[in-house]
Amino acid sequence: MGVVADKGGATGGSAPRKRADARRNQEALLDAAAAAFVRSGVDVPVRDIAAKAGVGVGTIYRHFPTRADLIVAVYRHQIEACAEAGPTLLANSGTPHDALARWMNLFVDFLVTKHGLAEALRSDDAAFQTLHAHFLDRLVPVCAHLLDAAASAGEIRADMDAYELMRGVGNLCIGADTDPRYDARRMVDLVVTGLRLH
Amino acid sequence: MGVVADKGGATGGSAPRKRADARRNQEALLDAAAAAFVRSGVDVPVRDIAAKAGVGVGTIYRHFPTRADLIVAVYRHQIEACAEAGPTLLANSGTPHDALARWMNLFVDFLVTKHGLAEALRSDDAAFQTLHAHFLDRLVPVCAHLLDAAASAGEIRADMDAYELMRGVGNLCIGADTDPRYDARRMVDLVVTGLRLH
DNA sequence: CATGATACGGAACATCGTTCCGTTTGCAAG
DNA sequence: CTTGCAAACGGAACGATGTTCCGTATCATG
Repeated sequence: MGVVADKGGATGGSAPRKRADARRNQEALLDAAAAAFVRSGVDVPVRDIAAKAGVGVGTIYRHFPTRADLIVAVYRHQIEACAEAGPTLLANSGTPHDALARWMNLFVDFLVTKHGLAEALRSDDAAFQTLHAHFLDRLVPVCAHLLDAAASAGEIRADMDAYELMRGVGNLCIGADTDPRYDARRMVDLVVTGLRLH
Repeated sequence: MGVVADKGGATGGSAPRKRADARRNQEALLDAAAAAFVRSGVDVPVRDIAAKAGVGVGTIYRHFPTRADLIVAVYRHQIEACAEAGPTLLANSGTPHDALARWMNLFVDFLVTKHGLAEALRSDDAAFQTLHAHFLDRLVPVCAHLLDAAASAGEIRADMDAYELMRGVGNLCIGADTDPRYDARRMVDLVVTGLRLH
């Protein structure tokens, strides 16, 4: 017999289940934010999101204390997908270096299709520490794994730090969606090529 | 006999010489801005600069209609020095590729020692178009020259666009002064290495 | 249904860029 | 030196945006 309406949930009782209207508003906010991000980038004014979701600005801050929390919530699924693609590519590619190059392409595509996300990622604004941290926690280990595999295969130098590489690639993606003369993919390819041993 | 107080100057008479207080204030503003940029980065509030220079905010906007104009004025000398270093390095280095690598180091050092300058450079804010344009006008040709020399020597691939390279390197410098785990020079080296023919 | 906790909304505050205009000041002609 | 005026000044005022706060409305429970 399943517990039909357990107040605490199954994971330890520390979350006393929110009120129905609270969940509804959170849902509406995520939808509105996702739409607004596509339309106007992740820097879209808080008021716009609130209006689109039909709530007050206070409600946004209650559910998502910082803008970063909102961004993380909106893109969590896609970040997850990118992380999971790492091992898959490693198994299905000809060489580890090839897998690394493909995975970088995925990562770059994710970043450049979200206006301003790369900027926000590297902002030194304290409010974005959460966003930065989440990206790193989830993706740096995947990148490190790919680097290790390629290094073990003798394809690339062994002294490349995964964090530094991710950070650099993230930087290369900044503004890539607004300048037709600039292609972040080419620059990232250059970096990945530069890793090779000669 | 020299013209002691020529109103128009020697360059065609189009500049009717400013008033003394105007020149004094412009000087004070440049000094105050330079100091403020070092202390708080190029995003320092306009009011702070005005206060430090002992003038009103209106005076800043009269002398420098956009923030970019002020930044350009403050850093003009250093930009010029960087541009002139290109041919010098080419003449004094072992190989053109070596000259390119050294020049990139100069450029990176210039950018990372100015907090936030790299960000400002690539901002899509219309007010920074001037800054962007000045950098490009002055430095892209130098970079192109170095690339040509290295390509002609058969050291690097010939299809690298100077603008795209500068843009990418500029991006790599963003935030390099605030993160001890990230070294823009290493990433730029990787890019320059990636240019080599194998 | 009564009641207390929870969540809501938006006014209010703070910060910053930018504009505008009444006032001051340098400069040169008389 | 005096005077007139164009140039320059300063800072109040405005608009946009992030953030906080609290009186009010709503939900869930006994």
